[in-house]
Amino acid sequence: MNSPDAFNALCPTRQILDRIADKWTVLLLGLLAGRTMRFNELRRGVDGLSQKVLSQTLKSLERDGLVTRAVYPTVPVTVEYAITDLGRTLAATLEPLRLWAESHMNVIEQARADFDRRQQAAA
Amino acid sequence: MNSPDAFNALCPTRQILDRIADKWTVLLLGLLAGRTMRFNELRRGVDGLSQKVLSQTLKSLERDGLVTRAVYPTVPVTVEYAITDLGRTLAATLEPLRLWAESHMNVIEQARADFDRRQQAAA
DNA sequence: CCGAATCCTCTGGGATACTG
DNA sequence: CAGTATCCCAGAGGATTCGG
Repeated sequence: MNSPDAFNALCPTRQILDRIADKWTVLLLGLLAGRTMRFNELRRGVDGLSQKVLSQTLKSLERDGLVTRAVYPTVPVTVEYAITDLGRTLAATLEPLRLWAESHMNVIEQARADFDRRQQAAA
Repeated sequence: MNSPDAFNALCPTRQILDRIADKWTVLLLGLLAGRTMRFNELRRGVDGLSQKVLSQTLKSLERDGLVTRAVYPTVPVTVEYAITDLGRTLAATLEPLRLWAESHMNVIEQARADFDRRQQAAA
């Protein structure tokens, strides 16, 4: 068996990287790392995430063994999503990413402003 | 000033997260963290990355202050991309993500097979 | 060699409506 | 409440061509 290599387009790792390097995955696993949550709870927790995409993303996460889906036959039905042990290891890897974005927001915006000004000056 | 919050769609952090949580960013910064590289060198280094998308991604990375672009007036022209100090901090954050994908490839594929088999059984 | 520009395709994802 | 189904469109991105 050849070693996993994300730089190779044909390696399954590439596909996995594409899935997990996704803003919705980062945010959803960030929430679920805290506690088990219901569908609409997650929807409200992640602003701008449509119901369709939430549904798709959760199904992918469940398929990959990162979250579990539990249905309780109440009326109306209750569905709870919980993070798995595997998902928790990924969440731990993704959290620094969100924190980096939040802590470097100002630096990035400054860099963008500088870049745009230089472009403007060149034109 | 209100605190950065990636869960809020209107926060600039959201946009930044969207840009950095990207497979091409992960792979390109992973390469550039090792050494300065030229355009076609990067193109060859990341399999499946088209010239157009590479060009776009590099421009974004440069605008965000994560890489620098140096042009040398040789014939033909030489263009070198180097990671910045800021980019290096991000690369350090992204590397675990690529490693996670590579080291959990088998577990994920197993989970997917199990899931698909359960779906099949239910149908 | 390093791109910019053009064209064209395809699909991610929004809006809406309907079920169990 | 928690989805699935349908329609629809903007925009991502591949292929190709051209320029510095």
